[in-house]
Amino acid sequence: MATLLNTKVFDEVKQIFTAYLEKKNLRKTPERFVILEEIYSREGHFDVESLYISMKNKNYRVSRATVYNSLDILVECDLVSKHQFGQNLAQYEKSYGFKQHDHLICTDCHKVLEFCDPRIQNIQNTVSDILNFRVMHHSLILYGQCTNTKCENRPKK
Amino acid sequence: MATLLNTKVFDEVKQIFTAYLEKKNLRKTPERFVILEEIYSREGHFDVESLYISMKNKNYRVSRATVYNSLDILVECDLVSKHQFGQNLAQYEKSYGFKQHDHLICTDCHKVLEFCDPRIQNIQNTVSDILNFRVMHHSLILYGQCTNTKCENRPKK
DNA sequence: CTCGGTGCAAAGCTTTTGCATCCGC
DNA sequence: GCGGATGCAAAAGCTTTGCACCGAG
Repeated sequence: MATLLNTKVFDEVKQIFTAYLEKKNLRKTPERFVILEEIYSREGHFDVESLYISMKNKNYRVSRATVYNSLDILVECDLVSKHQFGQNLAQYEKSYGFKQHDHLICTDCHKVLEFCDPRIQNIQNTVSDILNFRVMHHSLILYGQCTNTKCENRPKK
Repeated sequence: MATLLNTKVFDEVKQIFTAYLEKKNLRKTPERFVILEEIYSREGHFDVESLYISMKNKNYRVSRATVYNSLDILVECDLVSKHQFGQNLAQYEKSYGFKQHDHLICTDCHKVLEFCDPRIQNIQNTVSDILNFRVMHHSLILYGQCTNTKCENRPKK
């Protein structure tokens, strides 16, 4: 069931990517599709290095440069989203077929949670109107502390 | 008038900083106060390098390491806020006595505008309640395109 | 007098770039 | 075959670290 859904999602994603590459006159190289596949088989956030390493472990012959290049394109066509969660390490995430969401980061244990709130859309609309902007997307990150038992390492430092 | 206000703000800021340093048993070094002063005499966003350079130009003897160190402390005690606007270059901004605001970035000309919307507070409250989090602060960035004449360099790349 | 803080330079890490080679079109 | 894309390694850019010295408490 989950596998079926994922396959369906992935087929759609491949089509979208193919169409985008054609529209932009970019080449449909095998590397680009392998990277797309690897990303959509992952759960949650990841950084460039871990993506690169896991492809190396599967004996794909890719370079970091190509991973960066492909990620840029995938972000451009909205199949992947890029986040800057504080530290200087970009985090990525597949974004097609998954509910849009924002992030909540625990400043103690650095865990990242997700949440959805439709009211952000209202804010975007208001700002678009008042400031004469065409808002395409947003990044909302809430920083705080877990108040439940999940967060063990509270007073670490 | 503006000068008076700034002096008043700066006096308060110095007191807060002093109290924080004492509370945390950190030393009240001249470097830390000079850096605080330089930050509060600036308008808008800045990065570490430009802060460092302008202090060098004033013939202060500071090192980048000290600038980074002091900024960390100032962020901790909420006198300065740190932003990661996409690129891997942290941007800072004084934050005491100025209205809290969020940012709007033009993806074409990379201009950064500011806006306020009280509804973000509601979202923070809801998330705090539902997810059992104590939200301390947030970062909301809207990405889009100017639709007015201000943005000249639209189809640059 | 102690030991936290500083300046300086080197090291670390992520990302970008240069170049020869490869291969999609 | 042309020119974009790749792999590799070197370079670049921001930030952190190591160490000897300085100076706040």
